[in-house]
Amino acid sequence: MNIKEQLEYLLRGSVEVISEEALYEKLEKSMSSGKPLKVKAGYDPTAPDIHLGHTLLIQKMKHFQDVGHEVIFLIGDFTGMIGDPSGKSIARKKMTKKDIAKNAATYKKQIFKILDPNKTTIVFNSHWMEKMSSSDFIELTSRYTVARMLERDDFHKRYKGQQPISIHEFIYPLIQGYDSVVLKADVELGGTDQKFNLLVGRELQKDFGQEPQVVFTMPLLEGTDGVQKMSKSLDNYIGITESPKEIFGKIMSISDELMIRYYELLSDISMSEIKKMRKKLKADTVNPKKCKVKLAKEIVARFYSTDEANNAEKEFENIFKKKELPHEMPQFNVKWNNEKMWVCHLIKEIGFSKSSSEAVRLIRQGAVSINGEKITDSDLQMEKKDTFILKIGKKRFARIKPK
RNA sequence: GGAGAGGUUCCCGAGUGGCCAAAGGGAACAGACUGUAAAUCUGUCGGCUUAUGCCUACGAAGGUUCGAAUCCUUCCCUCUCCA
Repeated sequence: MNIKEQLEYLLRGSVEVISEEALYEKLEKSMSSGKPLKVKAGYDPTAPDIHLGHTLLIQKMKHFQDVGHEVIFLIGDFTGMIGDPSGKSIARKKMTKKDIAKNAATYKKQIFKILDPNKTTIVFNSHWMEKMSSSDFIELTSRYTVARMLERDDFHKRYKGQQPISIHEFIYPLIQGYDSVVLKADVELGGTDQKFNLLVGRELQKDFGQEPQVVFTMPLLEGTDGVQKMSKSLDNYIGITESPKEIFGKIMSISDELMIRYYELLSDISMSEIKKMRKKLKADTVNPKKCKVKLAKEIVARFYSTDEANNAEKEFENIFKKKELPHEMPQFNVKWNNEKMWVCHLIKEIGFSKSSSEAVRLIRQGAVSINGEKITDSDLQMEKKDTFILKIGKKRFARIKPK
C-alpha cells in the first residue's frame, strides 16, 4: 500500500483524527525511515472482560499493525487507582501486583484474538509513575491549568450542574498525557469520550519538546440497551469470551434500529451494502430477523468459527421458535432437606431468583414450568423424585437432580 | 469563617406529619402478540411459606408525636454565593 492507501485504510470508521495531515506526515516519515510508528491505547486494569465496544478500538489497532506499525497496549494500573472521571468515581483501592498480573494475562489472552503479538508491546504506567517523586509530580501538575481542565465536557457539565469534582480527577488526564510523553507516542487511539485526555497528551508532549501525537478517535458503541455506551458496569455488554450461544442471543435481542448501528460499526460488510439493506428494511422487503441473524453469525464467527456460528443459530431457532430444550443446560444437585421442598425455595436455591418472593411472582406470572408443564400453584411442595427440568421464562433452563 | 440549597428504593427523579414499601421515567424480569430474546401492549419490580401480619428501607445517630422520608437537635457528605 502506498501512503495514501494506508491513510484511507486507517481512517475507515474513525470519528476524528487530529490531524490527518500530521498522520500523513508521520506515515511518510515512518516509511522512509523504516521505523514503525508507536500507536498507543490505554486500558483500565480492572475490566479485563473485553466486549464488542472495546473491539472497535482493538480492531483499529490491528489495522495499524497491518500497515507495519507498533501497538503499545497500555494498562493503566496507576491511573486505575483514580478511575476515569465519570461523576461517580472515587479513588479506588490500589490493586495488588498479583491482581494486575492476572488481569494482564487475561487481557493478553483476549486481545491476541485480534492483535498480532509480535507487533504489540504491553506496558503498565505504574512502571514510571510509581517512581515519580512528589516534587516531580507537582512539577507535572503545573503544566496544565484548571480553566483548561474545566474545558473537558464531562467536567464542564458537572461543574455547571453543581456536581462534585474531586481534585484527583484532574490528575487522570494529566497522567494519561504524561504516559504519551514517556512512551513518545506517535498516535493515540481512544473512544470519542477520550478526546480531551488525548489532547492533553499532545499539549504535554509539546511542552516536553516532543512532536505531538496524532489524536485518533473511534465511535463509542452503544450497549445492548441502545442508549448508553457499552460497559460491563451497566450490564449492557457483549463480551468476546462469552459463549457463541450467548453472543448470538444477545445480538438477537438488540432492537432493529440498533442492529443497523452495529452493522455500521462492527461488521466487515461494505457501507454501500448496508445502505441497500437499510432501504430494503424500510420498504419491508426483507425480514429484519434475517439481517440480525446474519450479523450475529458474523460476530460469532469472528471470535469462534463459522461452524460455531451455525450451531448457535440452530440452537437459537430450536429454543425460541420451536420452543425446544437447549442441548446443554446447567445441572444442579439439590439437597432435599425434608421429604418435600417448596418450589420457590428451589428456584431461589439455584439462583434463578433472588428471593422466594420473586419466585412466587414468577409462578403467578406463569413463567415457571417443570418437565414442560406449567406450574400455577406457588405453594407447591415438591416431593423428592428423579431428575427433572425446570424452566423459567424463555431463557432459563436447569436440570435438577435431587439428592 | 458567613449565608443558602441538597443527600429518596438498581439509576434518574417526585414526595414536606397518617391514604408511603414511597408518584413518574429508565433499566430489568414475566405474559400476550410476532419476524426474534425487535417493536407494541399488559403485568411485576424490598424481604419473610404467604400474612387486612411481621421485619428492613428515604445520608447517620438521637428526639418530638398515637403516628416521621416528611418536624426538631447533633453529626457526616455534596453544591452555590460571599470572605
